[in-house]
Amino acid sequence: MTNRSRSFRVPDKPSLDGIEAKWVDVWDESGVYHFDRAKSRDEIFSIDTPPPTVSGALHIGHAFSYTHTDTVARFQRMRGKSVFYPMGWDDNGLPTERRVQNYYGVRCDPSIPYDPDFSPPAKPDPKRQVSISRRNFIELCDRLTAEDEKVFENVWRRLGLSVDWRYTYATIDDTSRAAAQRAFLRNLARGEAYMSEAPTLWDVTFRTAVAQAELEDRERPSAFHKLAFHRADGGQVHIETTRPELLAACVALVAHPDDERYRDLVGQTVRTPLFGVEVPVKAHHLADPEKGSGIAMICTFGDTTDVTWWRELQLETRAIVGWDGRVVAEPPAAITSEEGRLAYGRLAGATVHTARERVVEMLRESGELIGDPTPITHPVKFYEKGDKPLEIVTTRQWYIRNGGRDTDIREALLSRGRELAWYPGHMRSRYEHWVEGLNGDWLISRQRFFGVPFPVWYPLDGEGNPDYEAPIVPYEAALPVDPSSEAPAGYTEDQRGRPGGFMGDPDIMDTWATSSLTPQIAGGWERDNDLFERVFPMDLRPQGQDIIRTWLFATVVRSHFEHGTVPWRSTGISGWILDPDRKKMSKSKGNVVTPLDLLERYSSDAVRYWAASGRLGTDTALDEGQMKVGRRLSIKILNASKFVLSVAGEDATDAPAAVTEPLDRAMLAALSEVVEDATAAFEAYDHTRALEHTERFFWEFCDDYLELVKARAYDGDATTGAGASARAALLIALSALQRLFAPFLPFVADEVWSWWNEGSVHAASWPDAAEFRAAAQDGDPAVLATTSDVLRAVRKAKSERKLSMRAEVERVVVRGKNVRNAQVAEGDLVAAGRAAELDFEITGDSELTVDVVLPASDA
RNA sequence: GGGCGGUUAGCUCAGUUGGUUAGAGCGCUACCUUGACACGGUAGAGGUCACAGGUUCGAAUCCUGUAUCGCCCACCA
Repeated sequence: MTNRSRSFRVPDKPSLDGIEAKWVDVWDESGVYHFDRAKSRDEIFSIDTPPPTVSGALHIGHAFSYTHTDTVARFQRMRGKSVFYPMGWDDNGLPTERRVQNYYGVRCDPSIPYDPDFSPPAKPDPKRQVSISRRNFIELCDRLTAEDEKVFENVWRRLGLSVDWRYTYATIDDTSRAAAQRAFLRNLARGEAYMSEAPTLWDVTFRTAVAQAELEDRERPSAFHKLAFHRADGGQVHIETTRPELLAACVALVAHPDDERYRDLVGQTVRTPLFGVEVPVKAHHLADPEKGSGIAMICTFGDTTDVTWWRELQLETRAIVGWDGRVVAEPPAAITSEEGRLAYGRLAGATVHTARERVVEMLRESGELIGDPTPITHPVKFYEKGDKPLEIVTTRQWYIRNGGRDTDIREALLSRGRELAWYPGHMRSRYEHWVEGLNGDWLISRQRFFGVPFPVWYPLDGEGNPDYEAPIVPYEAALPVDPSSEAPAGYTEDQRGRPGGFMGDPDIMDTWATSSLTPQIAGGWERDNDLFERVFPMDLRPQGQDIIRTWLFATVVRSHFEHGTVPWRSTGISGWILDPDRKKMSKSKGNVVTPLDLLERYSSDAVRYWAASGRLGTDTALDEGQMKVGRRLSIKILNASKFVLSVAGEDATDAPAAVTEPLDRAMLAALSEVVEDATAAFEAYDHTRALEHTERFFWEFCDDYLELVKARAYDGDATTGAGASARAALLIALSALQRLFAPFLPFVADEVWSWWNEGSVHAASWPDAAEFRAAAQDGDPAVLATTSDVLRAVRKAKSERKLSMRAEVERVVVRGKNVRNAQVAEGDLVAAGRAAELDFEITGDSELTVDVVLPASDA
């Protein structure tokens, strides 16, 4: 209650117009959101901000979840914490590559040399993309993402995020690349990262491997084809398949060991149709007697079950689908017959789709297709960003262990998940189910261009073949490195690709391999260890529920290996934004509303109000009605503040008057309860509850308390007495309310705060319930509640008679038990209700009843 | 097939460990230009808390089952 200026600047007509531009600049200049790194760990609240993908426009969903985090940041700051609230940009990976291709009309061809004078076509032609070198391509990626980041930052500022903009990073910048490479090299040195040649889920459009976490199922039409295999005894055995085009890749048939029908056949061989290849018949428990004919063909590789069978039954490899999704030219060696090789020749070079048609045609001709194919619909695995079904191709890839193959690592990671505090709590089960369901390690290499390269070279032997078993790695001090343009220590660039020389690893890391290190990147790991020790492990990881299996899990994995700890204490999971029809918003449906438009129409605080009314983990509909409510609330705060300051402002001295009146004390007692509740709610990451309770109190404060004390506050003695009590209470409450709203409505809160205080409300201290309890003395909230009830009854009577609220009342009679016992503020009620007379009748009834006698109407 | 979450007024949602007549806002209706606020205010109508059982003096709240919606996972021949 000190340092108040008496020269108030309360505008005549307060307004929200231009409020964002004004305060964004003020905050930027004052540095009110600056992180104070001199503070010790326990005085710091650190946030592992999600770096949004910089591949176009921000989505209203971003505004939603980032607002949640911002309310927490502001609360913690007001509680006295130094808040580490950085911002990152996720700019590597496929979304950026795709955007650059379309935006500039180019495509990357790594075989083309760098052209330092290249400039992109003036008018991009999507059908004729210009081929450019990898380095030129990456330059364009850098250029475009830099522009996008500026746009993003402006929206964030306008939304009022209290980020410290001195702490930003991009997942492709030198710092991030160095961190990603360093972490990888340490994983490699400890045996947590390894290279393996294995069947890999492969996207034929992007021509890259994809990880289990990036898969999704889509329903696709298909058909069962019944094929005749030939038994040694001249008989046939029929199998059903949805992938007849893989017949040439068939390496075995498989039936369940208990299946009587095929028991004799197991251990024998059969010949494939068309190609005449002899394949064994095997037994395996995964073969389902209920499916198809109960016996299946195993191909290398039609689906992940094939991979399991191939591995567990130790079958041959007979791959026919190449990296481009087409049937490879050379037939498998096992196809020896002339007819078989001829049939294969008709498939070589064809897409999977065409190959299927041709195989079916040939099977029809040969009579080995039994009946017509039966159409079905079944789920097929897709890369979540891809358009064609995944194939399984054997390739050499880098992996990081994640418990998918080691039970001890799995247990350790499950235990890390239990160390974390989850908000809401049930989100933990998503983490646990994902970890428990892993069926392989984390594939981190991608055959793409814009990303963090693997910091690894391979020596070439005398014939120019790489020795993958003896990778050459750089010193950490040299990071980041680009092995495709830099030579390893001890070699010169002219030895690249030569026998006895070296080759760089051509791949880049999956984007999650970098973003799984955001706490380390933002926190200055191995770059600014003083900072890192002050912020890590971080307090909060806010994020979406859809990326628990990717971002959250991967971050836990990296932190577990590198630091032996969880990366944060808590994680807050935001829900989806649904459009008003309760469907998930998506760009493809064209129902995305841009945040800027809404910020302009309703004000930033109004949009934040809508966002803050959505709880963590709960899907929330985009509701412009809520934004209207937020706008109305903001305007109400302007006007109520104006009123309080104009009526009570002159009493705002260093020595405020004592609050003596029961009604005033009652209001302050109720306020202390609200403060207590809002504080507890914020501490439990329940920002919605904090807002609801503050808001409810504020409306009652305006509707009832302000009306009741208005007359008393206007009149009364200047420095003592009932009037001074009202004015002191009004100022105390106003100060508290402005601070309670500050995390939610930062613009309007600082606006009204600035009318009568020095400094920003966002640097002010969070209200302390004890302070208000002390001011309230023995105040009983029931006095305010009861008096308000009577006032409401008076209003109701006037409203029913269709009278103005100014209408005079002849007499009000309040009946009930103990009604006189200081439960009703008599004088205030008479003034606010314009009652000539107020009487009490004590009855045995615990229920309160009110009679309002109005003048007889003229009519 | 397994799991997680939801189902409360026309709409969007609260309802804190079970405790009187279930709350708010929007929308709707009526009224009021009252000296903070017409970018207002006051009041009103509107709900068998998805359904069926059960526990209990008492259930929107706890238990069982069903329906339904959303999401996730699964070895999808």
